[in-house]
Amino acid sequence: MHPNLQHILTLAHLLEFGKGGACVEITTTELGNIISRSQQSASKYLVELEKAGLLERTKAGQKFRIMITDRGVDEVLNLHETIKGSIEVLDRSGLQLDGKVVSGMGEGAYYMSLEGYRSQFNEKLGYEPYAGTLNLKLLNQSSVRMRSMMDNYPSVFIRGFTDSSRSYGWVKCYPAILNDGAVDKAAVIVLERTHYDNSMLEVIAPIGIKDLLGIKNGDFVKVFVTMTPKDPLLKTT
Amino acid sequence: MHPNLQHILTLAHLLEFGKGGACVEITTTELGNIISRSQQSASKYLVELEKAGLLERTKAGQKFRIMITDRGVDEVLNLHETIKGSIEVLDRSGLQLDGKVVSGMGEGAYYMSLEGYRSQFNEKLGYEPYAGTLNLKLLNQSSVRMRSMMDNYPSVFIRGFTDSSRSYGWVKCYPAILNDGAVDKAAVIVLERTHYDNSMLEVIAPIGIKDLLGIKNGDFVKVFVTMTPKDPLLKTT
DNA sequence: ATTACTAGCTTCCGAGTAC
DNA sequence: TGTACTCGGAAGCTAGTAA
Repeated sequence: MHPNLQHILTLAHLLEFGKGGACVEITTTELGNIISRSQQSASKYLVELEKAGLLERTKAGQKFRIMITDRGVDEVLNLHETIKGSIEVLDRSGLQLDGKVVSGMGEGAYYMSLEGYRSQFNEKLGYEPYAGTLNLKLLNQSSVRMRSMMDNYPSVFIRGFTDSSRSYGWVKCYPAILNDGAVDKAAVIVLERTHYDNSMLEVIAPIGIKDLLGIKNGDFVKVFVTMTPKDPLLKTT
Repeated sequence: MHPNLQHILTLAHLLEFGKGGACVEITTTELGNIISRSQQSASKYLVELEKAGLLERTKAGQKFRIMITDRGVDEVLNLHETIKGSIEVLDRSGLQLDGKVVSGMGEGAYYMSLEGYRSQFNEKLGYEPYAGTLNLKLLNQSSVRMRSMMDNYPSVFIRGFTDSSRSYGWVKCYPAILNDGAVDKAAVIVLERTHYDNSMLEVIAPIGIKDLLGIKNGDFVKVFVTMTPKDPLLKTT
């Protein structure tokens, strides 16, 4: 009995269901729902996984108490590594996002000019952002996907601060170039307290981007995030 | 025709094979080898994936040129997220490693005492390591797994330096507690230039760990890495 | 050399049902 | 309530082979 992909994915769901604890209590009906199979199939999976030594079961009343073995966890981690490997290849080519210029520069621009942020920008990015951010609406789902992946990328971290009246959240900066280098010292910023969704991008630079590129609302901009998650030097406290 | 897990995994392998580029050139025989199926099955997979809109093919001589669509990449990323979700649950409960004390404290101890490192330890960890590291041999494959996962964890980064005679590599420190808190200010260290394999662990602490715990070679030690990858504050430059 | 169809065997899936 | 067996139909896999 050789476990196949579905078996390993079932194992992964069991791990998740058990919140990583030592053992899981779940009925075959529940499991069937989770993996989108019948109760009967779920039952069969459990029997087969047990035979393969990837989990152990002990009767607990009518139910079973399931313990995933080390080998079981290994199988899940292996599968994860395989898929991760294929995705990291996307990382290495860098994140590229296509967007359309939209208005809405009021808010970001104001925040970026606050002294509590400006000194940190100077120190960590080497420049002060121009008083006005570039707001982009991402154009395709590939870009939105890249945007999501950015969360796991290394960033230049700008701490939040508190003044007499209120507190301000952190800002993560992802150094980037625009339009193949036409602007080479820009950064995508992600605010702790933002109201935008993942299909929007906010970009800063030391100069006025719109003027420099000669663009206006509705024009296309190509953003290329330059830091990759491969460099261990970027992770420190 | 609904693609199943094997289809998505095939897609992942195609991504990897194509090194993330826009298109892949691969024969069905090659693909069959990669996914451990026959040439015929590989061919069928490609036909089905195309029908499902997850890739497109154009004839290039006898071969095909394969382009994975956005939806195709999405499917791979989705699968990745699912599995990631199930193992992040392991993360949240923290990394726990079981090891056995072995000798071999010479090298690490010497390096850790160098001024170029010591000042950074003081600044970033808040203590100077005791002159002697604890070397552990990991006891089970689960621990070795955890050891590998550590690479993706946030760490306290100690820069390398150069003195008159040679240069010294960086050190990554992963704060940890030993034996359920018997030692609560320790750190697993990973050296840029190490000769150990992944089944070994090197631990520092402000005091002599062996004396404090009253342990000797061959005794068991439980290591619990306390930082989790969830905290965005840890990623800065 | 390729891709991909067909035939036949194997495995998977779920309804029914025993316990 | 539970788990898990049988069994018929569906889907998957490969060898042979056409193109």
